[in-house]
Amino acid sequence: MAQGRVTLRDVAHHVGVHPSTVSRALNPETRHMVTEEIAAKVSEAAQSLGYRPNPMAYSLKTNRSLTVGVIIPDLTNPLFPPIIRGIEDVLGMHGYTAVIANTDNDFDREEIILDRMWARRVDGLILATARRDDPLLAEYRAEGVPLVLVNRDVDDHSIRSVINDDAGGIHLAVAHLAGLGHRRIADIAGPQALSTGFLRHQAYRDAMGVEGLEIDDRLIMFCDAYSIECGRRQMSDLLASRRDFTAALAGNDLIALGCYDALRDAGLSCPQDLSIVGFNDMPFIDKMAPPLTTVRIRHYDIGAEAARALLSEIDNGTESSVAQIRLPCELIVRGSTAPV
Amino acid sequence: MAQGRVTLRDVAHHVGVHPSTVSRALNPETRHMVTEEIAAKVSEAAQSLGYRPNPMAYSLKTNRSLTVGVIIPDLTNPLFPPIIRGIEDVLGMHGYTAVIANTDNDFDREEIILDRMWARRVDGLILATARRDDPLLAEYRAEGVPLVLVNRDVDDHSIRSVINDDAGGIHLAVAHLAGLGHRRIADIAGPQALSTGFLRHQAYRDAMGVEGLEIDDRLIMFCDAYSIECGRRQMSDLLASRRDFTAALAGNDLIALGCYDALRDAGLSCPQDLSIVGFNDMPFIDKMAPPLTTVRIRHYDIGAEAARALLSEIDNGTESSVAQIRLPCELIVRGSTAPV
DNA sequence: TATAGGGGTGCAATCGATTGCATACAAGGA
DNA sequence: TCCTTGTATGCAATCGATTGCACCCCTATA
Repeated sequence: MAQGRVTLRDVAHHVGVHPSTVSRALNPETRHMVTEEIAAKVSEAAQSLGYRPNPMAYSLKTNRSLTVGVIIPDLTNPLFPPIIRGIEDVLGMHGYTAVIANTDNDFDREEIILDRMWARRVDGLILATARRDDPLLAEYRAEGVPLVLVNRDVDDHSIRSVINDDAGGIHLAVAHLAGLGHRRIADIAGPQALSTGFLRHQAYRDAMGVEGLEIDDRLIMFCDAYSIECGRRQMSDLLASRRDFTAALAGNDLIALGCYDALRDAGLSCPQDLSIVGFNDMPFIDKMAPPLTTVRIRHYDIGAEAARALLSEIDNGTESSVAQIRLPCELIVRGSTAPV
Repeated sequence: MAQGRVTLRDVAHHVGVHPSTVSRALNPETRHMVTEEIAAKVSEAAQSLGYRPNPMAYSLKTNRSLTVGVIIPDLTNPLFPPIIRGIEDVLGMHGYTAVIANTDNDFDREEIILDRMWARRVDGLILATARRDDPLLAEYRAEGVPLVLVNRDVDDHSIRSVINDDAGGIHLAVAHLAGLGHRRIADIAGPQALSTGFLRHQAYRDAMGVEGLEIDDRLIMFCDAYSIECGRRQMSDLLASRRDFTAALAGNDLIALGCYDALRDAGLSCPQDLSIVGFNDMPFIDKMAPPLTTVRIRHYDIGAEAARALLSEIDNGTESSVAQIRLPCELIVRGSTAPV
């Protein structure tokens, strides 16, 4: 491990050349400037002395921290760890490190965190917290900060993003329910200020039309957070209204779990009394009672793609083609849906 | 946000003093060296210009990166996110940042990661991956690297650690089962190379004695990883052996989930045919079928305590009293245990 | 009034790397 | 043989902060 703080100068002394020569020999980009023989000697000495470049010195000089900020709502939401692993793996392969921060869905906190990240001189940011209209991000974007959104998008697509095919996923879900004979399908939608909540809800309306099913606005409930509590409350309210419906689409898996709770509270059971479909296929959701039918997203891949997109923005500048990468979803049928 | 790269010199120019004076005025430790009047002017100028100290320059000069490495087996294991939040919150309050890495329980990978972390000049390390006997850590320890273990410990207690009262938790669990009338209790133990696996298993033996129950070695199975698959395999083997038992202690919640699977495979059900107790009370485990009776640990607190311990080691040097902090556990009774 | 003491600032070196420019040396052409 | 061309290396400035030391000036004391 050699904690010994060996510097370029030490290596240079050891080989008998100037530090700058060592620097050049060790950098693949400039290695050709140096005699093959010396380069070899330098490499060997660096190796044997256990030389490790000082990242601070490097960063100070080059103005690149090789660090990326990753901002998410909450790490304890099982949706995010796989995304983060995707991000970290790709970043790591390119010598970058991720620094993670949680906003707990608090805008003020988010502003502070963004500020702190930028003060830390991160080379770019990956955000999973974007709202559909996010002036704060627009500001950063305007400053030319490399920025990539993951899982969510902004309405004007002004920022590069890697998202799921939310609409496609919802169409699969509605088609599945329709195929089981459900005609009155409720939507316990997610927050409409977030692209995921909005797009999925719109897709619900579309898909109902496609399947030739009637949309009853009284079967549409909006959660103001992606949480079990919100799902439970909205579903409870809906049940209390005694509307007639046999299936429900939940804004995501947590909301679906809230629906489970509400059903249990009401003495009903899933899928006998109500079929429920979630979204995300978060880890362990297949172990719940009943195992949730849900739309699987590629957690790891959207993270990995986001990291790749960010790296390309860091390398090629923020001017490069603003693009949205959309990954396909897949319907995973489990025990929470049944024929009507 | 002011991305403008304002430096100390800029502030100095603006106020009309020397950069070193600005440095002193802005540092609370040295602020008294400066006239109150100038200090005020400097603060104001720094504020209005949007000055943000360059952390690389600071680190390069002071040799402190204000960065801490956190090494865990796998972020997607729900046990860790709450621990990490505890770590990050405490570190953040003290101006430190956590850098997280996953080993996937691969020793070689762990060695590489440790090496890379150290090359990154982290000021200290928090590890959740320690084995009972870990020569690698001993090396780091010997080099004087500030090091704190979280959740796990090493046998010789040579490294500061923050762990749960594993033994206490197991005693609660066994007493609970005994209270329900169970006399033949199996132990699907975790890896014995880890302190958690070892201590819990030893505690199982102790507790059985305390409760006056006979220990049947044929009811003891060892998993070589804390995973659903291992739990499933060991429980399947145990069931296949047709031994007589009415309850099982699982090494942790994941192993317990594996036991669920094995039971289902065998056409048996929990808790009717077998009571199961887990360990950790990981997030969402209360939503499983059946909700798992388990030992709750203070995820967030052990993380927070570990961070505090590390900070104190960083500040006061690694020589300070080597201590083990042990946090109490609590038994959470749910639906996976029933009277015999 | 001279001098010691001390508080407030400025100066300059330093942390460890990168990099434009200068230089030295070798080879090749006239 | 001399000059050009080019290549390999050294020199020194630089990134932005911190900090020991020197200095100056003001006040208190003899």
